[in-house]
Formats: sequence, C-alpha cells, structure tokens
Amino acid sequence: MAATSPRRRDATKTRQLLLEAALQRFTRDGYAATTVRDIADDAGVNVALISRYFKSKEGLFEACLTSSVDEVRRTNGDTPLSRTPEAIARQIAGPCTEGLPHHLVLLLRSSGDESADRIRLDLLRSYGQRLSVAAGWPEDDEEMLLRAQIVLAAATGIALLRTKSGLEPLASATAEDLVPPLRDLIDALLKRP
Amino acid sequence: MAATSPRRRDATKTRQLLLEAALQRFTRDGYAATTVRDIADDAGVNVALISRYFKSKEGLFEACLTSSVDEVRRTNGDTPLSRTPEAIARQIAGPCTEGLPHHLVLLLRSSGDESADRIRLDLLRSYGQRLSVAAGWPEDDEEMLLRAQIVLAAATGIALLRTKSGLEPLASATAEDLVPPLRDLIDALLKRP
DNA sequence: GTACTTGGTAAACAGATGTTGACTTAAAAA
DNA sequence: TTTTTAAGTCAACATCTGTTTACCAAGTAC
Repeated sequence: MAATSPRRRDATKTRQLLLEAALQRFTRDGYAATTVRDIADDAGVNVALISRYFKSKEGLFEACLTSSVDEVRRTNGDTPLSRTPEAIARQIAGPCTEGLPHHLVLLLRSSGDESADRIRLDLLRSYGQRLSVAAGWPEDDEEMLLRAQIVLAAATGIALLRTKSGLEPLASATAEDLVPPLRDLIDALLKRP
Repeated sequence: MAATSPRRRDATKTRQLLLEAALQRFTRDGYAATTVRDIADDAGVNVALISRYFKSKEGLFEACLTSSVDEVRRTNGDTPLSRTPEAIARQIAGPCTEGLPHHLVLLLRSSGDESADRIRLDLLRSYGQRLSVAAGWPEDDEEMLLRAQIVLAAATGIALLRTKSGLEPLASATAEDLVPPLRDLIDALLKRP
C-alpha cells in the first residue's frame, strides 16, 4: 500500500487522530475531567475504538504520556546550557500559539495510575540530571540537582499558569518575552560561581 | 452556649470538618478526581450535608478557594522583598511536613466554574502586582510584572511538583534547603540593577 | 413532660461514564 | 465474483456521581 493512496479505513490514522485529540484534552483539562466520548468526538471516530486501540482510557493516557516524553526528549535533548533558556521558552511559549499541546503541562497530569506516574517521574529525574550536568556540575551534586529541579518546576509552573489562568501579561507573553527572564532565572540557579 | 462544652450536634463544626477534608482532597487530587462521597467519608459525616452547607460540590470548592486565598493573603500579606524567599519557602515547604494542604497548589486546581476562576485570577494578579511593587518597581511596569508572575509560577510549580511526583531531592527538601535557591531566583528576577 | 426547632441519616433519583459484545460494511485475497 | 479479513458502528451494560427528598433524633423552649 503506497503512502500516496490513503485507505479510507486506516487503523493507524485513526489511532493517531485519537492520540492527538487525547493529548490536547488531557493536557488542557486533566485526566479525570476528560471523558472518552469527548476525545472520540474530537477525533471524529467512534468511542469504542479507544478501547480497541488503547485497551482503556488509562492506556490511552499512558500512550499520550510516552509520546509527550519522547517529544520533550527530542526537542530539548542535547541543548547546551547557554541555549537552554531559549529551548525552554520555546517549549513553553511555542505550543500555546500553535494550538499544540504543552508537553510540560501533561507531565503534571495524573491518572492515578502507577505506571504512568513512573514514566513521568523517570523523565523529570533524567531531565533534571541532564540540566545539572549541562551546567557543568558533577552528576552527584545533590544541591545542584535540587536547583536544576527547581528550574524544571519553574518551567512547568509557567506553562501551567499560562494555560489555566489568563494571567496577564504572563499568559500571552511570547517566547521572546520569556527568554530574558528565563535566562536570568537559569543563570541564577545553575551558573558556576 | 459556652465554648468549652461542645454540642454533640454542631453545624459550624461539621461545616469546618467538611471544608478541611475538601481542601485536602481538592488540593491533592484536583476537582474532577474528587468525589463528594470521598470528602464526606474523610470528614466522617453524611454526603447530603455537603449540599446542605455548601449548596453543591462547586460551592464547596469555591469555599475552599476563598479560604485558601485568605490564608495566602494572611500569611504572605505584607512581606518585604527581603523576606519573600523565606515566606515562599515556608509556604511551599511547611505544609508538606505538617500534612496541611498546599494553598498554592489549590490555586492551580480548576472546577471549570467561572466564578471560581475569577477568584483565583484575582489573587494571582494582585499577588503578582504586590511582588513587583515590593521589589521597588512602579506599579505599571509590564516587564517587571511579567517577572513577578514568573516568580509566582515558579513557586506554584515547585509546590505542585513536590506533591504530585516524588521527585527527589525536591520532594523532601526542607524550607531551609529551599531558601537559598529561592533567594537566588527572586533576586535574579526582581532585583533592581 | 410536650412541642418545636434543627442537625443528621438513609435511600433513591437521574444522568454520566468506561467498557463490552454483537453486528455492519469496506477493503483485500481467492 | 466470492470469500475472508479487518475497520468501524451501535446499543446495552454496570457502575459511579451529584443531588434531592422524606424521615429520624438530639437539643431547646415552653
């Protein structure tokens, strides 16, 4: 089957549609406030297909989470510290204007499921460590790890506050607006003396 | 009725019990994931009393929100900038060890209700403004207001990450651990040149 | 003690929600 | 064309959730 002739019935395509719709809903409204019927309607497919392709609502949530984790890893993978403020600013500010979901915000959503929580924790931990190391600190420096995690927390907090409350001027600040303060923040927390 | 001889049937007392239980649940699990039966069980009272004393689940949530807003206003009311890091650190770190709810985290919870969202937004806005002014900036400085709101976002992000994910060392950092990085963060974002 | 007010309880309700199984139909294989 | 496989639909289910109503009982006033 050539990629140019799309089947009218395409399992992978509808799976993708469901994943994207779920990503948006879960990120914006959280796990509990989102119904499978909402997601299915957004995707324009039948509700029963969620159970078919993802086994359950929780399965779909986990799929969203891993997809989001991959995206974050891919986007901010090997950014040097000097470019971290821009990377974070783009991560925070970019999606809001493009209608895409905030990957960082999804990381704060919880289904109460244990395996989902582990996925989330793994990313947060490794990302914090990467940040600390990128700043030029030894891997086992607990104090700097704490500071790196505070940077992470700040980034997620900003992303969340932007989407949840229309707090101005934060809510509609552009990536360019966010870079200078983020640079100050990151420098203050991670810069070597 | 003397305060020393508690009535076995005390409306204000059970109202308070419900409020405290709800505060804890809403803060920890969010609005949608919390059921009125959970709250009633925690408080050790009948479910129907929620509708009686707070009209509805949303009414109870709003009561929690205003109570939390008052608490935040009372605690961090007129703190000068020099003592802000300690105040925030205590706000973030204190409750976690005492089993009390994180007022900052509740501010990120949403019921989808409009009036609740306005309460939340009002506090965030005024708090951001107060922070900017406390740092010695004119009230209408948009750029500094943005920076103040980023401080606010960082604080809430930290509080949220501490409660939601067991991200170490952030999750079990004491108030004393948090003060130095928070001071660096606040100084970097708000200090006059 | 009796009447009355009020705090509390229990059961039932209507609607929503996640999930399942039987059925239909489009596409591919024969 | 006929058969077979897979994608999608539909309706029902069991359960959960917020709310209401009717009822009970403790405390107060008479």
